[in-house]
Amino acid sequence: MHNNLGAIEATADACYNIAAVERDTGLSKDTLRVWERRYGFPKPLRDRHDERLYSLPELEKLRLLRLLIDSGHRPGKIINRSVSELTQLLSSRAPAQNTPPEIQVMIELLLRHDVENFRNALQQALMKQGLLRFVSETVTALNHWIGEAWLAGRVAIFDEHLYSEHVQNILRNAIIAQPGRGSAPRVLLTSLPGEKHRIGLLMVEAVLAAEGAACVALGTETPVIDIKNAVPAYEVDIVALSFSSAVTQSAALAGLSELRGLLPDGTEIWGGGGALARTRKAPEGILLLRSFDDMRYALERWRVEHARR
Amino acid sequence: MHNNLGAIEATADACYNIAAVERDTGLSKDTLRVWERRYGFPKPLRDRHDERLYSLPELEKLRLLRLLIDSGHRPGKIINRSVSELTQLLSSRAPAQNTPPEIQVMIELLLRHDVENFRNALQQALMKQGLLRFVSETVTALNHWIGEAWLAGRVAIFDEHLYSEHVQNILRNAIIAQPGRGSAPRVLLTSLPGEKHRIGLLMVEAVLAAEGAACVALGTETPVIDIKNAVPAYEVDIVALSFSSAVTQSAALAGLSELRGLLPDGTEIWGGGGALARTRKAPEGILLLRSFDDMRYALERWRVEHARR
DNA sequence: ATTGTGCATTTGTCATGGACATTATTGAGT
DNA sequence: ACTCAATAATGTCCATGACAAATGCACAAT
Repeated sequence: MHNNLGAIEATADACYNIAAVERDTGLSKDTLRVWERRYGFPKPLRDRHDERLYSLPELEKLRLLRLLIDSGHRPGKIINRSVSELTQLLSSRAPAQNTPPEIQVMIELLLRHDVENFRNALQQALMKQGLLRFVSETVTALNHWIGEAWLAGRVAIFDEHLYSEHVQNILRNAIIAQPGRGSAPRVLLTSLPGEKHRIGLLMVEAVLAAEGAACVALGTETPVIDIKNAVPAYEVDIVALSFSSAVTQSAALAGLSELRGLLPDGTEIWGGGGALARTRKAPEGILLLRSFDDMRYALERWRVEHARR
Repeated sequence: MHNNLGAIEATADACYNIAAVERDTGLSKDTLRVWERRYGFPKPLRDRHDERLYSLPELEKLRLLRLLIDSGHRPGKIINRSVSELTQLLSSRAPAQNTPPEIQVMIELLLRHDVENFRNALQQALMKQGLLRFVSETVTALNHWIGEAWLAGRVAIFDEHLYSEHVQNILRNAIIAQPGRGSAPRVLLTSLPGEKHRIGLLMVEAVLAAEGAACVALGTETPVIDIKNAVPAYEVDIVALSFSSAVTQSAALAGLSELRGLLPDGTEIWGGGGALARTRKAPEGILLLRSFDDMRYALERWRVEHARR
């Protein structure tokens, strides 16, 4: 489909079509074409129908560029540098700041691909700290470090995937193990389309479960309309949305406002996560949560307000 | 961003731009534009810069069309029918075949949005049947039913999301609870970009864990190159990929072949899932698994072949 | 009755180049 | 130092044409 299996080519590795490159780099087709037009890179070969065929080195350089752009560089400044220069740029980023030793140990294990002991270390931290502290300290710190290291190219994608899977396992396990069914308020938890990070969501669920709220977790990427429909179906009091730093602040705020317009006034909307960390003023009718403590206060407030009846 | 908050419009609901519609319907921008050109639907309003503004009814009809096309209808035949006709088409699909009573009970609970009891029913089934039978019977049947019902529009997206989350919780919990660390072979588990369904992957992981294999689970959507890099890093013997029916058979086979070309001969590649169910002949060097029993045999075979050393 | 083959039609993806929205950067004015 | 406007950069959208890939159909062969 997107490569010429069996066809003998002058350059055997020029075999990625534009759709494959979009998938593997996260750069849209439009962006790929406009870069070629403006900056002259990438300059893929063409097949007999004039369709682009990217080579493996091009694809790798594009992935490097993507990383650098995500960490703040501008395309025009770096797109025509050599791969070795780009690699150097990546590694010259500021190293991680002071990380507590327990975190350091876990990171070591992850980088050594020592799956079993990494899992054990997580589990032990959870046991030692309890769910609330585990989430608000250990997982938060790990997330932060992994995000940094990913931008700096120190961890591979698959390391990050593995990390995510294991933290999910631990958190989901801990959530199930919470005593009691959870009572008021009922909170619907999800993210909007485009936001794929599940860990933030699970962290919120863990804290809410620990505080005895009833969670309805819908996973990631629920379209706004479906959230609207889910609210009456599950009779929830609060909709909580998570936005990682992968989304822009404006996109997050627009999504929140759109949802606010669709939900009844009695339903609260809470938003939190990296994308909203620097937001000063919340849109009308939205509660911004900048920390897990914020969330616990908000929960407390809700319960006080709805106690008398 | 994608809606005109505050701006007063003749039709207040014409506020979705093409990117928002792409996200919420899964239809590509190219497809949306070409439908408009060829069939005259959708016919969005334009903003002052001639950019498309889709209305809510259009968006809803597009989602309906998407459902029908996924279940086998052709765009040209149905695109100009009315919403009520389309709804009728959906509901006139073949009803679910004979479902065992326990499954029926769970479905009832899910449709009634009775989160707690649904969870309990799953947990009880797991206890009663053990992990292997729970996966190969109950979860398989539920998946099948939910997939059907989703196509037929009998369950909402949020129901499906909730289902997925709960089954994930149960399976991940069960996997962690497996005794022992797992020994040879080491199996890397993931899916290719575009394949977002996690449950199939977790089912495989559960079965492998129950059989005592060591799993390295990377979650969904790992680019092929990253799989290639992960194989030596985690020293895996086998790469197992899952393809749900949401992917086309040809895309699945192309992905498998591409991966085969990148991995050393000593590393086995296993593929399974709905997309490959009807595939007769596996590509060279790929092992197709059509059932969980197939997988257990394959595991057995691998262990026999690698026993002497 | 089922399976295979070739042809016609349908449908989605890709290409081009221009326009402009959005986001960052720069520079001037409190 | 901070805010705000002007400027530059970057990405998204548009129209239209072309064609690859998927599907359906008619007919032959098992």
